[in-house]
Amino acid sequence: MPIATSSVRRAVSRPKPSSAAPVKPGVFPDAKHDHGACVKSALQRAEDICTAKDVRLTQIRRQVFELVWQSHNPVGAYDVLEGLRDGQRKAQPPTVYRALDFLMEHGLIHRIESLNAYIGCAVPGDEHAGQFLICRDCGVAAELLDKRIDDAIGKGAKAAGFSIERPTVELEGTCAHCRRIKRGHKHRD
Amino acid sequence: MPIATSSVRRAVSRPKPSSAAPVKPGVFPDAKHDHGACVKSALQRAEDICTAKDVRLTQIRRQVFELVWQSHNPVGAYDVLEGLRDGQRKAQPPTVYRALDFLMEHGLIHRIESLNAYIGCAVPGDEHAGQFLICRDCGVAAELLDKRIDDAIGKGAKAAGFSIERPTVELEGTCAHCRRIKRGHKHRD
DNA sequence: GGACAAATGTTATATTGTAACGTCACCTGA
DNA sequence: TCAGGTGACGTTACAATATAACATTTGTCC
Ligand SMILES: [Zn+2]
Ligand SMILES: [Zn+2]
Ligand SMILES: [Zn+2]
Ligand SMILES: [Zn+2]
Repeated sequence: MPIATSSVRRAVSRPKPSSAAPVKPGVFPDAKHDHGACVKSALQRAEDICTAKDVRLTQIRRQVFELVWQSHNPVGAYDVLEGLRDGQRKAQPPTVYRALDFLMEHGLIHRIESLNAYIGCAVPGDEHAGQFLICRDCGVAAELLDKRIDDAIGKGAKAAGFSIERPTVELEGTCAHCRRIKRGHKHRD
Repeated sequence: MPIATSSVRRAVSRPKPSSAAPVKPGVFPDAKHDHGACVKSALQRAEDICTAKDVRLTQIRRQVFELVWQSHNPVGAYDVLEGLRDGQRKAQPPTVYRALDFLMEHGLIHRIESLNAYIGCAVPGDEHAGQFLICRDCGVAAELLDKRIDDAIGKGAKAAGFSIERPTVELEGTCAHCRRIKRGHKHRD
């Protein structure tokens, strides 16, 4: 069999060196974006960050990281556990929770409190607590870094004499894509 | 035998202003405020609202409501369950969760996602999702209704084409009172 | 290699939340 | 008056999420 895959142009070659930023904050990922590129880029950044901080992205931690990044939907700890078990290991809950704790501690993933679930950080390496837009139809979550929101929250807290240390902003609703679909069903496009 | 035992239903009257408002949104309750007044006023408003909406604030629901209002700290469902059991009953989890669901559905309490806990609403009777300031030292939570925050969040979501249906804003940190105490310990007042 | 700490394994259990079905009281309409 | 429906609650069992405690392995430094 010829190696040539006829109509595929350059598709077999590497999808551009990691510099491409496939996931941007504040943007809902397109339904058919190159998610492999998301994962690859996220992994590269995670490795860089761990190297810079001189902490170890071990095999398990990397696997958990990849499982969290398996989609743009927040994923539960026990789903991650399932994923780990699909491999050779027979992991237990503490294994997963320890890896998740490590990844959160170093800003590589976030926890979505309203879902008891975890999602890859779109902007790792910088101390922040994003705001999350979570679509109740497709389940996708997009991370915002909106200065206006941070400012407004900061002012509100200050007025009450309150000092914020860990903000949680999770906005459940519907993304533009899912609303288009629903409208389509109602009046035929 | 009387057929109608003074039905609670069908009593459509307007929610009375019920005056005294011991808990205000945006304010951390003082350490030694008259909390009995908080509870009394909250209960009165709850009753007015249920009457106006023609739904029943049954014995159990009222008890759960009072247990949630036992302090200004969010309280877990199983703590409420304990409280119910201290009485005569031997309640089970579904009893508590049903009551909590009812109270949330009618805007009388809120759920704090980041704590898996529940707290009385400071401004019931009007559709809203407050913002919560939660002190990690004393555990007290204060509800804000900050229009600037709502606006900023609305704009951020709109820019992403996202339609918010259920916002969650929970700000963990330290209240002014607890910070004063801590400063006092450091440099002797 | 020996000492030490970090990472992981392992077992058991805690905490939070639901499904499913039964009972009972009350209302409604024939 | 009573059949049938509905809403609230009781009861049992279980699902889903998370952690405590201790044993063992792995990596690192000297
Ligand atoms: Zn992607
Ligand atoms: Zn982030
Ligand atoms: Zn009070
Ligand atoms: Zn409220």
